[in-house]
Amino acid sequence: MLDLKTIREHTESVKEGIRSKGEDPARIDEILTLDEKRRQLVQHSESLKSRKNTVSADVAALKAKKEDATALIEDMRAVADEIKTIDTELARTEEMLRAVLLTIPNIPHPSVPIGRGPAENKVIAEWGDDTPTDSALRPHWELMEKLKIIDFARGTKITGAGFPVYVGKGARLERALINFFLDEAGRRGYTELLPPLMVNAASATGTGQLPDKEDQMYVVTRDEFYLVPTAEVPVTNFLRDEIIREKDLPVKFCAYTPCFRREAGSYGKDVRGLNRVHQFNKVELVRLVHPRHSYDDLEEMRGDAESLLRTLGLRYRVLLMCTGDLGFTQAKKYDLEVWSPGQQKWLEVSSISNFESFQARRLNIRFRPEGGKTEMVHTLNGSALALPRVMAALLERNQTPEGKVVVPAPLHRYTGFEIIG
RNA sequence: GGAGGGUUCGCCUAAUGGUAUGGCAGCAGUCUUGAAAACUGCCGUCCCGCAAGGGACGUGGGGGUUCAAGUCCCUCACCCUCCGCCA
Repeated sequence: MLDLKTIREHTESVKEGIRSKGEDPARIDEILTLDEKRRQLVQHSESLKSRKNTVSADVAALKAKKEDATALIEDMRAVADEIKTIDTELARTEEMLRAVLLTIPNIPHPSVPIGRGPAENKVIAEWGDDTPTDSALRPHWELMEKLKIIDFARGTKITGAGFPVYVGKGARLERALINFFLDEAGRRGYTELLPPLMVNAASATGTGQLPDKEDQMYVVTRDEFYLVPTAEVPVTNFLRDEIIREKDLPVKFCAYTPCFRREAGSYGKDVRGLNRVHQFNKVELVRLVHPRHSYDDLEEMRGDAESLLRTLGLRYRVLLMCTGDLGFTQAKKYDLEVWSPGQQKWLEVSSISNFESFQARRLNIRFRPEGGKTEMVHTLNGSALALPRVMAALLERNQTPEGKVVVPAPLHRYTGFEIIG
């Protein structure tokens, strides 16, 4: 949610930002009209209330002296009615205003390249090298089937397509990666949370999944809960409606959760093996920071995620996403893509974003500067990392000609074995 | 799922339907070589304003009765106790 004051005072640049995301800025005018109306109603209502409060105090004083107050009370009856009418109109106006505001996307940071889609994202860094081309290089789905470490067929039987079962050393390797990622985040100062896997509507609205991304989440209708599509939702909501002391900033959280995604509308595209599944594991980083240096934090978080890929020895590249490829809530975003040698293509394993105050305003998370007025924090998050595609790349890159898989050395203490097969 | 009790500032606590009290903690200051103590001020949120200041809201959420609601009524959420069920 954007700041009304900003919309009011910098209307043109806000519109420009929305246009650069490929959306229609017309609703901004609608907001300005509603806001104007709202402010008039507030002013009118508050002045009547002020009068009412004064007179009510007079009534109390008269009654205390056992004197007659019926004339005042008669007057106030009409005023009370008028206030009720205005407040009803005000509530309606504010509701409409909020409804429109919730559909306005965040505006991009000036450093974000203008563009319409994936083709205009910029590759800004690459690390590692390709494995030697080998005609026998198998994609991960062949390896996992041969080694019996990930079972899609039985997952489909138990639940449905896209719900893999990790088996034996596969399960152990998955758990090793989770623990490795969490330990690294802990070393870098992130406090670990193990949050609920279902959230209520208020939480999903706070981080921007509702109202318009509802069809991407699994819904428990009976209790009105949503299965988390990412740990970002419960973790960022941890401090919802709270005011943080400035000296407690920055707040840094990491969390492992399974993530549940319906992936509606993506059937048939890149869904082979672990490329796209409905339930997967992920370790997420979240920061709540002082607005002054949130872009430094963004770079730091990118470093946090990159170091994991380096330690695992996986080839990857960093993309700076263009305006058209930014999500609804994001002001600036990097994607990390790992190289899949068995498929000969790049796979997204991390997305690191700065939301500035956009989420904080929805979530009402503020801090109090030394001796000043409360201010919205900036929120950031980043995957470090999403596991399935890391698993895919890791299996493919470390396979032997016989179809075994060598476990990277940094994981040995977590797996307890060095080779699969 | 059933019955009962509860929710007031970060914590504790007061308020015959008459406009939210006091303490602790915290922050700033006075005093002090320093600290403690003592004392003074600040100490829920928001809006308008450069400021001085002014105003509104605020007793778990929402609604109602009333000139006026922490207080009365309805409703929802959460917490506690007991019963039932249960890993």
